[in-house]
Amino acid sequence: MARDVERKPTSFDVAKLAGVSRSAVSRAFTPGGRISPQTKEKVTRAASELGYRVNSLARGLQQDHSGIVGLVASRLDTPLRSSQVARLSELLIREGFKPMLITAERPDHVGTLIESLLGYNVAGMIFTSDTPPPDLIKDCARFGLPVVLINRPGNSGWGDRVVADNLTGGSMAAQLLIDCGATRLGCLMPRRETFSVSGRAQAFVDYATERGHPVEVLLADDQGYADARAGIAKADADVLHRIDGLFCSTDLMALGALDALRIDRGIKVPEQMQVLGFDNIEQAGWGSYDLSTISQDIDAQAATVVRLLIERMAGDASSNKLEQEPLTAILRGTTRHAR
Amino acid sequence: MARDVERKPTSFDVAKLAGVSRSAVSRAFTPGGRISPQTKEKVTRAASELGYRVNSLARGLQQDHSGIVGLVASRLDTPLRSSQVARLSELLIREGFKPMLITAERPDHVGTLIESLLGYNVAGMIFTSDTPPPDLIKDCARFGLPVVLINRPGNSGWGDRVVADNLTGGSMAAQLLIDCGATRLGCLMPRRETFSVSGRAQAFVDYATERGHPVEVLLADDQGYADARAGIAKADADVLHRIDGLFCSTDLMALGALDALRIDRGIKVPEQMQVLGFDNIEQAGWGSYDLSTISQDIDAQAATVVRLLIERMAGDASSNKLEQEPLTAILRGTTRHAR
DNA sequence: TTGAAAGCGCTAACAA
DNA sequence: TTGTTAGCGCTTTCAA
Repeated sequence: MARDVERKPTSFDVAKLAGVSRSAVSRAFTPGGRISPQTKEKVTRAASELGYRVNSLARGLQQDHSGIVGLVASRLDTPLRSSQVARLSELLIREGFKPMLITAERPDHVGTLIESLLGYNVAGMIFTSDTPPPDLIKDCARFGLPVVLINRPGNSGWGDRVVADNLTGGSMAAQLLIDCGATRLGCLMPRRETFSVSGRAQAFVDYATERGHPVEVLLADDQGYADARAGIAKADADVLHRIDGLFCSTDLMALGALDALRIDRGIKVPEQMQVLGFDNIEQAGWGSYDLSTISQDIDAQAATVVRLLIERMAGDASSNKLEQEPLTAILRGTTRHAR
Repeated sequence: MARDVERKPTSFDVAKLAGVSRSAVSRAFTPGGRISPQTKEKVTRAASELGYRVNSLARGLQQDHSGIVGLVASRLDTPLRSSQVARLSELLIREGFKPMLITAERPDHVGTLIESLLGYNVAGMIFTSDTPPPDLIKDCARFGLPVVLINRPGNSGWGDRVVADNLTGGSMAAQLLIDCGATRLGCLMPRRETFSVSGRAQAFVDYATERGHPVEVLLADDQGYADARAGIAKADADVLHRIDGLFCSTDLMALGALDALRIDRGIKVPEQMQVLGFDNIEQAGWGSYDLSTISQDIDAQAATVVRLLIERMAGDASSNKLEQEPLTAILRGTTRHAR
């Protein structure tokens, strides 16, 4: 096969073919550009004949943004994260932006990576998981670059935040288990603290304790299915048998806990122990789990994020915003609620 | 909060502060640039003092590519797809590229979307799910733009392909079920044909039929968990009871089928029916499913994709390549293999 | 509404 | 090794 490479046609080529100036070409491709229908028609025809496309790099160099939005996410292969990124990406694209994806597994490199986004004149940045390094945030602030943080703490000093209402969520979870007749509560959480996960777990513990239900805290090494399963599989038997209502700080952990309880420990759910998760990932609804959970509305979350971004790009200069997304309880088969 | 916006420092600013020329600045930021350690030091110091970063837009305008790689994927919130994208993104970034993510749910828009990538002088494109529109492929070919297709048919005329060895995979699946003692086979596949899914299902049917095991084909409305579950839940009882070994063309479908069999139809797996999936998504290994499956090595796949891309960018002008990725059988609890 | 000209920030070819 | 110069392809004043 021949791999002859043609030069990409430029606005100059189009202008020549259409018999107009390069400015005319530019205007033809600028929404709302002041150009007569006839010239626009000529340009469009010439352009499609040559296979011309506006060079977004050159355009972005000229204007102040390139239409690219940085999307920073770790653990993309996790159910919750992947649906967040999927929704965000769809919405961004629908609004005419192009998401540039930075998946950052090793925190050491992250800084440099994210920094490189600035070189693309991004229109804004979205952080779903990692907290941006302080230096970077400082730079974003310097250049007035819109930043939206999802489920992150608000100590960066710059950037709007969209967070699940973890305080309410944790309390909801506790009240729910109590309403379902659980009296001796447990809470499974990862050893390493994380804004949202620790927040809701703490709220759960506080709320339950206040209501006279002390909480046994169970720790897992990390937030994955396997971590949670191992955590429960190795948990002290006495502690486990003391609990009749277990809140897991994410669905993924709840699923691991469920399998550990049923398979590894022979504990019947919900008969001997009720289990409640958080997030409402797709797998929570699968038949073998049928997990009761507190649902985050990912669609709504994504919509809020993109709206904030657009408002900022439109020049909204008010101080950092905080949007709390509402939560809903989804009662399924791992709790003994009155149906 | 003050939202004063500074101008971004340019190489000019850095040059002035460092007392050198703009080319020196450029060279200082070009790997392998011919520059003395002293000047580089001066430049670096000045740059970090000003918070300078190379403008990739301008750089990309000058050189022939922007370092951006287009990554086209649909159904990103699906386990297999999300891990593919996660690995690809990681590898691309490690190689110094920036993935631009196009998630295309509605095929009508896709063309325009993907086209817009060309405007960013992308260094290459990766298609994980959708087949690129023919016009677009033609343009990629015209400009010599590297394209890699994952699990796509090879009828586009341009682009290297990385595919699971579906033919072998389907045969492996059939042989495996037969080896495990299944005699009356079934195959669950989506109604709508897809390159990989239909390919392996067809291979399964062909192989089994040749060996004297006719196959009952069961159809689901689509490839999701729910589609598969509904498909089995509504399947004809006679047909279902005639089958003792069921191959599902993806793990996601297999999990839906498993839940339907056990929960909706009261059929014991693997006692009454053995079940085998394909892909080895994370959930297949979860305790409640413990699904036997044929594994695609996603890491290896991603590595191959990126390698091909890099070879092409380095000027490899050989004709379209086809890389078959090997498959491994993972025997878990849904088959009655000799342990 | 149109075209000419300047310039976005950078790199690369050339000359010193 | 360094600086000078000429673009990369586009948008955007500014005049006409």
